[in-house]
Amino acid sequence: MNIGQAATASGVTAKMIRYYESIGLIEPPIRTKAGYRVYTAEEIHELRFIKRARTLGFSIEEARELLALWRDKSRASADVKTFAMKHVRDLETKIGELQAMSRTLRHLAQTCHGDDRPECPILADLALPDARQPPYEKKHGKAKTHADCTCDEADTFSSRH
Amino acid sequence: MNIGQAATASGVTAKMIRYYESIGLIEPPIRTKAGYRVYTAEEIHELRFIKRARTLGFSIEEARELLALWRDKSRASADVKTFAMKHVRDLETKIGELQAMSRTLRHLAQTCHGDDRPECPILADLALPDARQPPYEKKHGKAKTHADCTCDEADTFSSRH
DNA sequence: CTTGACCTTACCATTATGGGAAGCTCCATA
DNA sequence: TATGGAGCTTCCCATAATGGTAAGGTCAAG
Repeated sequence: MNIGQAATASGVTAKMIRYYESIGLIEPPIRTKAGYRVYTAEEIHELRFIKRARTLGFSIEEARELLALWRDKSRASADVKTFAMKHVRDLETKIGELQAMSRTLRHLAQTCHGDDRPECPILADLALPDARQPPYEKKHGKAKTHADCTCDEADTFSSRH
Repeated sequence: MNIGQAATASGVTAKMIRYYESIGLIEPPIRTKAGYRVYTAEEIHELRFIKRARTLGFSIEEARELLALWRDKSRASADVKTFAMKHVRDLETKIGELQAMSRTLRHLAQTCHGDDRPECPILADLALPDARQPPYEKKHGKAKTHADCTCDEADTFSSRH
């Protein structure tokens, strides 16, 4: 199988197959005298494995570890499970973050008239002097006092539902 | 305010402030004779606006558009709302994708014994010959017949957990 | 004056992927 | 057989947003 066929058979583009080879995620396949890469069924299988891992949100490095576990016929399923659950937690953390963003924006949008007047709580929130934003730690109090922002009011619309 | 102070005051790193300037997201501030950037309260405010937009998941380009709307005192709040809701939809699409991944993995992990035996439905699934994966369309059926994958067994561990 | 914190620019790295150019190969068909 | 086009090769560039580092200038305090 040429790289093009391998690509359609695995769902990984030819570009990516070459890339995976270049970073050592897969072994360099044999070549024809002309230099064409030739893939075995085994290798296609491996590519499909990688594709599936990527589809499930594993990074390439994580896919590398999964491949290693897959190849190691004596791995303990516990190791795989632990690895998978770690990833699930990562995914859920990310989901939580996105949901927080979505929720906040939805709230703001809800209070926005959405007509042709310029007043807009969404922009107003974005322009808020601060509050609810990650606490920016001041390092060693060097900051000239003239620096304090004269902003005051703050969380006019603050997102805590 | 020097860039360092601007950074702590806005929550945007000095590195990023310079970057935003380089891509024209913010205007170049005035400089001291020594070449140090000096920021006004106005500019800090703008940086905070950007920071907040980024925190809500807007891309830099989106932040640019939001800034434009913010500066345009005659914008219609409807425009802002539309923009925000579009972003909410994007966020929710992403959330849905992540949830699908998480769900799938959770299921697999559930059926995995997680002991020291090697049998693992998670790896078995990753190694599945295909199914439920995005249908890879074959382009113009050029594929040499010798190309058909002789893969058969494939799922040595398939889900018969 | 020295020292240390801070500033400047410039360059490199990251993650995963796509795009394109220049040039060779393979094969079917005219 | 010659040709054309699809497909292969390598190499380089770009993306998004950020971090890191190096080499060197500056500012303020001791």
